[in-house]
Amino acid sequence: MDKGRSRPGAAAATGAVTLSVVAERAGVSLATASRVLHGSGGRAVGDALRTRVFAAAEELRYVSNGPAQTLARATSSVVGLVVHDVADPYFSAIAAGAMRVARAHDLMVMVAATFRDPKLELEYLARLRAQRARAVLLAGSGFADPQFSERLSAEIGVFEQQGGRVALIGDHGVSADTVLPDNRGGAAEAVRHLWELGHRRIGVVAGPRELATVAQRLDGARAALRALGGQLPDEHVVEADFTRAGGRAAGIELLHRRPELTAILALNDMMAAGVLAALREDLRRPVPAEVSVIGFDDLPQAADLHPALTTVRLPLEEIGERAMRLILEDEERPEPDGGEHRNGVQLGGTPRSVHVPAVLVVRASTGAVSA
Amino acid sequence: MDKGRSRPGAAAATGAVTLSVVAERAGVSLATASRVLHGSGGRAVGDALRTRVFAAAEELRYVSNGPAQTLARATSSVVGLVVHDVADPYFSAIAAGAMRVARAHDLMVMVAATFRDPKLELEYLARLRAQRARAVLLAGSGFADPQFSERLSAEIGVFEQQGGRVALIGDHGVSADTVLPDNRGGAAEAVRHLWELGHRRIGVVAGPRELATVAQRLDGARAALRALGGQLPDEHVVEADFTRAGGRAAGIELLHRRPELTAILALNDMMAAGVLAALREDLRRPVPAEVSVIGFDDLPQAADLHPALTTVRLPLEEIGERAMRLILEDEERPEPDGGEHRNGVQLGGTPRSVHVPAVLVVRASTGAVSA
DNA sequence: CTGTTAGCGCTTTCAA
DNA sequence: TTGAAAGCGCTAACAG
Repeated sequence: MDKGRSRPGAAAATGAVTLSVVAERAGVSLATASRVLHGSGGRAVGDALRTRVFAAAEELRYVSNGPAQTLARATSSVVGLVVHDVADPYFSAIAAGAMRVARAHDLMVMVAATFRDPKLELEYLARLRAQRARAVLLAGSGFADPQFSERLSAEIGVFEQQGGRVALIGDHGVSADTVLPDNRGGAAEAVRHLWELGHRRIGVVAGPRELATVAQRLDGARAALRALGGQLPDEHVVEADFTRAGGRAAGIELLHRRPELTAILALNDMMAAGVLAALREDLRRPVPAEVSVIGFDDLPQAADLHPALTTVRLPLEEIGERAMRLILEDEERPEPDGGEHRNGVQLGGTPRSVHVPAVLVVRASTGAVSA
Repeated sequence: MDKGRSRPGAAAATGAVTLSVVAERAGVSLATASRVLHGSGGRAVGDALRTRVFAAAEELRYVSNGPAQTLARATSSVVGLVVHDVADPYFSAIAAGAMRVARAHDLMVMVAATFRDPKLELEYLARLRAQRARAVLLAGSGFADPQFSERLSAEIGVFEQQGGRVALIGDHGVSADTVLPDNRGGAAEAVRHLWELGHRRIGVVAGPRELATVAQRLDGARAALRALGGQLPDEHVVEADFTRAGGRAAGIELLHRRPELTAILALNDMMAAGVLAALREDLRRPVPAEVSVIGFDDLPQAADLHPALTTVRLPLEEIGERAMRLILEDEERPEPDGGEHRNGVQLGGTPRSVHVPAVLVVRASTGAVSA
């Protein structure tokens, strides 16, 4: 147990201030130091020693070695958050909500961006498992690919078996705790709004159909239109990147192909911004006088678009919060009495799902059909 | 060394797949398994064993225990990123750039949001140190508070002493590697642009002056105006939150107080969006016919504002990238021969700084003064 | 209430 | 090449 004779391992003797240095300085045992500094209960340890330990720790600017703690405790204080792209306002809003909750639980957050690459999603999940993240939140939209879903399922399975919790936002085609934004219902509402304004020839500017979010919104729009007695032929749908640029290109193409359309539903606000730009700068068609535009998400900037965007609001920050709470708190979990146990971890409890409604926000980009 | 008899510590016997399980399955020693799976050089270990180890690892879905690895190696594969607010596009753009670089280095990123609370900045820095982050990037603007700077300096000092690298974005009043956006020069350019358009009565909508970014931009504007023969009296400056709402309120107040102003410089695009909203919805003054508005940052949404915002562009993603490269790569470091060493860590090498120019982007929100 | 001690899972000498 | 074994810094029985 003598110091200064280290060989294997790494740093040491270098002056790293470890718990035992603190203990020594305070004249107490390692265990005592550990108890006062990280003692879970707060119980035990007399005042005299406690004070000395705190003092020593303070002087030495001691901070515990997180990895060592994680190793010893077999539980970490970090959670993972996997998104498609942090610079995308949709995800950064979700991230903000999720991080707020993590902060309330005193947890650090590891953020990973997949740039919509399913492979990376799997890879990051594994790395988060390697880091012993206590929980991970998959915020990206799922991919409509059964083979991928299966691998995701497997990866989630081993993560949970290892004691980690997983929550998803949106349908990923796997069974786990999920927060489900009402994509279908929201799109249906958007369509109904247009219909009531007299629009009958409606086009849709969509993102890649592999994204579950896109598929659901498209589905909701189509179903609603049909229920209303209208229809959404395939030529009325143009698919492009789920971005502003994609929206602009798709908007141009759509109106080029079907100039008679009187309204366009963009499947997210970024695309809607692109459609508005196309209408204004490329096509020179007044909105909403000649064509109405409606978006989805209600990003903060939607109200600043010109004209102010009518859209379907999703409470993004709240969605992030709910999802994080799902894995960090157990309030919403049904009684776990029936669940099987294995390795001390409850498995197979019915996955919970939280439904989040979407609400229509009418602004200035939609109007009654004129011609 | 016999298994299945654990007592202290934690998980084990539970079926956790550890390196030694893999080794056993492959019929090799722990050391060998470690070498093939994480061997730095790639050297050593015969083909036969190597293959068996890989196979075993695959079957067992083994992933190494990151914390254990970090503990043993005394170096981690995570970097920290401290921002004010992930939902703020300014920071999410920086974060995107930084994360791209981290990804290229195969590092995970821990993101912390301080919500502009200096205390939290210090706290997170300590926690990142506790997590043994290999480097941390402080992306928040500095605070003009010498006492805080001193504490920050100290915290950064111990972090570096521990072997970590630190980089800052913007002036934090401490000596460390820094990426410096040209706030002063950018603001000066903005003012010159307005001046050339004939504006002489210019107002400024500012964020909190404690933020170094705000102070610098304000400074640059004032200096430029003076150099031009004009001036910026205190009553022409209104301070508010560095947000859209703050901009809206400040815009209203400013024009209420000085209706004769013909141009407003908002110290960031979010505030500019608020000013435009105020002008359009509250004050009903046409832009740029009656008053010109210019922003700062050139967020992606600036072009979609109405009218399209003239602003000063900062290459945010690039800034994030440069900063991360500063701490992850050593390309830009001057020859380190003169630096003092301590604990094997180079200390006191002249901090590097990277200057990033700001460029004026003229769009539709500024015009020649009319009256 | 406090100290001893056996690990947590992995890396890295040192010897073979 | 390969293996044995000594830690890395901390936690948590277990005894006192």
